Amino acid sequence: MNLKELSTKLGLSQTTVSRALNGYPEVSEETREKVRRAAEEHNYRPNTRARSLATGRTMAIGHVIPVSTKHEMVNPVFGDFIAGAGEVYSREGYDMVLTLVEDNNEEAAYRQIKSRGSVDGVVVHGPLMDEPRIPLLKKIGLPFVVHGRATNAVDPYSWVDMNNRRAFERATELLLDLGHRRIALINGLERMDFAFRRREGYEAAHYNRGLTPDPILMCSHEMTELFAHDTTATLLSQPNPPTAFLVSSMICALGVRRAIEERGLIMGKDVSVVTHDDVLSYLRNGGDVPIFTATRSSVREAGRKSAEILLQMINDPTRDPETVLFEAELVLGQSTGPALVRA
Amino acid sequence: MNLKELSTKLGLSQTTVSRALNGYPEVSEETREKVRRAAEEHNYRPNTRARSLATGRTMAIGHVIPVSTKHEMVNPVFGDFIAGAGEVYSREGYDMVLTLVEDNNEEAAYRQIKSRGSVDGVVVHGPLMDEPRIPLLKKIGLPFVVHGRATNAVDPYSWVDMNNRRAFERATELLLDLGHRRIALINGLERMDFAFRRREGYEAAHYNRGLTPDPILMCSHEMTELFAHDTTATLLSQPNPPTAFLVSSMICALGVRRAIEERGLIMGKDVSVVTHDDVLSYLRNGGDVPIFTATRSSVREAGRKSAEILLQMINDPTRDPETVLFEAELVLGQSTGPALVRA
DNA sequence: TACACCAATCAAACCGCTTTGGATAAATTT
DNA sequence: AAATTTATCCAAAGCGGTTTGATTGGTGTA
Repeated sequence: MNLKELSTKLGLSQTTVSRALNGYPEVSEETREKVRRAAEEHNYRPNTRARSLATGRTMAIGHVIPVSTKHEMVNPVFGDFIAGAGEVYSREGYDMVLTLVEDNNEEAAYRQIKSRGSVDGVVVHGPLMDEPRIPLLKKIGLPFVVHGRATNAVDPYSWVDMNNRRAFERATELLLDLGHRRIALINGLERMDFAFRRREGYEAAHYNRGLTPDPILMCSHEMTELFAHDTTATLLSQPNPPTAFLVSSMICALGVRRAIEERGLIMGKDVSVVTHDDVLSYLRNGGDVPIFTATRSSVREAGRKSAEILLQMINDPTRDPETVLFEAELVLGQSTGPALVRA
Repeated sequence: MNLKELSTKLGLSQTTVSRALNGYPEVSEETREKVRRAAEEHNYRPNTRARSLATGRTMAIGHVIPVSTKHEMVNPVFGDFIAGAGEVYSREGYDMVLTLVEDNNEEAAYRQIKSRGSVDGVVVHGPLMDEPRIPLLKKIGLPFVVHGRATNAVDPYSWVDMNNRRAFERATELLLDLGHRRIALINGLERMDFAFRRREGYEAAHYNRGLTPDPILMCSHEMTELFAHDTTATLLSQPNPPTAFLVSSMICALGVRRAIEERGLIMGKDVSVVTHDDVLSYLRNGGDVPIFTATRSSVREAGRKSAEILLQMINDPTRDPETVLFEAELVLGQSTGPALVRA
């Protein structure tokens, strides 16, 4: 059933039917009600493509997922972020279009998105420190909001991020307060902006107390359980092993714990662990009592917020860029305790 | 830059330019090359919406993600499945449209997808045993492929699934061979088809040996680390505890292991664990030596296959429904060992 | 030389919707 | 009574492509 059919069936013009359904005032309430009922009855929905061609608005938001050609990992955080954003989109009648882009031809991909005109705006995932996509999107004039930030970006742009630096500074301070002096950092890839900021926080906490972290203890990689496990195992077998671990994700924390327990050590007693917790739906950090002491910030909430900001920008292009910085909670769990005095 | 502009710039008609770019034979190679170069130079891309309006093909595939209103879990498997499907889509020039649908108004959602005409087909996720979406999609004539199956479906339809029953039957046989007689089943929600089949396999292995599984040991829930942990802890503290666990996901297996170790037991020695492993990119089952003995089947591969089948169906609607059944590998890891003789 | 045929190109219709710019009849002013 | 205004409704022009059905000039054939 399309507009034409519906309107002939009603004995009205397409114009009137269209206006009736879209709430324009120049149609009588009586006709509007009649039209509405007929539309309902025949299950009429305007064709998205035709409408967007006519209006110039696509009512769709693009999410561009960087897929590394080398390590083909999908960020586990992604599902929850999408779920948060999706809540907002479906409430506002937007579709969500996913595009997987290999990291070697991002520029072409974004240009294509713009010129094919299939979305009104995009959410940028996984920003690097030097993020070429930001000036690019600015240049080609596609509204966007970044989940995260790009440290070296110059012009203002919209973003939604967590205060990574502060979170990891606080976490490190906690461990230092507990007497730990050799704290390992199990971090993500440092070209990722968030990982860089986390290291900054970790280092700052040390420097603030006149301490210098041991570079040996700072590890950086794709955040898999396996990497975390293997790295932890290696570090623990060294002559002067760390007494605490600061970890960038729950998945990694599981790997750290596994390595700790394999060595017959007890987490929270022999070795302390603090992790960041994105509050993923399938990986809750324990029940009432958290398993891991953690810096906590919901990525789903970040998804919601990003979507809201982007839609606002699309509805009012004159708006200035908006930014949202979430502060992470620091929750105490069972994985931390005072540093043992070495025998 | 649109077709009109490009064609006037070239001094050709829109027809010729369009045909040149789309590889139609009735245009000279010379002109075609000229057009191609101009298009390249001006970074021309046909507008998706206009094209799809004209052709009737949208070049987009919908993925409808069921979001439970009660428990708002996002299936962690989803990211990898999407990544697999996305590979195929981007190779074939398709977009991927995500729609989150609350489980209470699915029918309306699918009807809307059809009548809005924004996708050429859909992938159905998370089929239940009685899956109303299958007859619905058939009725409204939207091509689809199901990731998984629906036991009670009557008409043929396309699906890509893993042999859940066989996998869990084999896993159970392995544990029985090792002498285990009290095997706990940590399963997903049993209205989900895959969970039902897995239980069937588990039970069949018992029955085939004249054994009857203890209903107390069969647990079913959303597959979170926490549920698995708590359930395992409870089971282990009972008078006649299980000596082995058959688990439906890696995430759950991590919870099971945690509970085992909290009790001071050693996995693979005191208690055996077999899990299903979806080969998620961020949660590999160990390196060369698997941590968990596992039934293994890549969900990313399932994503690829589903996408391929769906595109075939779209390209040739007369095709009969196609089905793909992956057999899971059974890999031996460190989490299984012979049942200890009870003192 | 006349005819058919082919290769290359184009004008115009169409996809399904929105929106501009009337048209008409009734209601209100002057 | 004529002139405006108002309330409804409509025809037609896009939006940016694809596709149908000519049109043209050049070749080959009888």
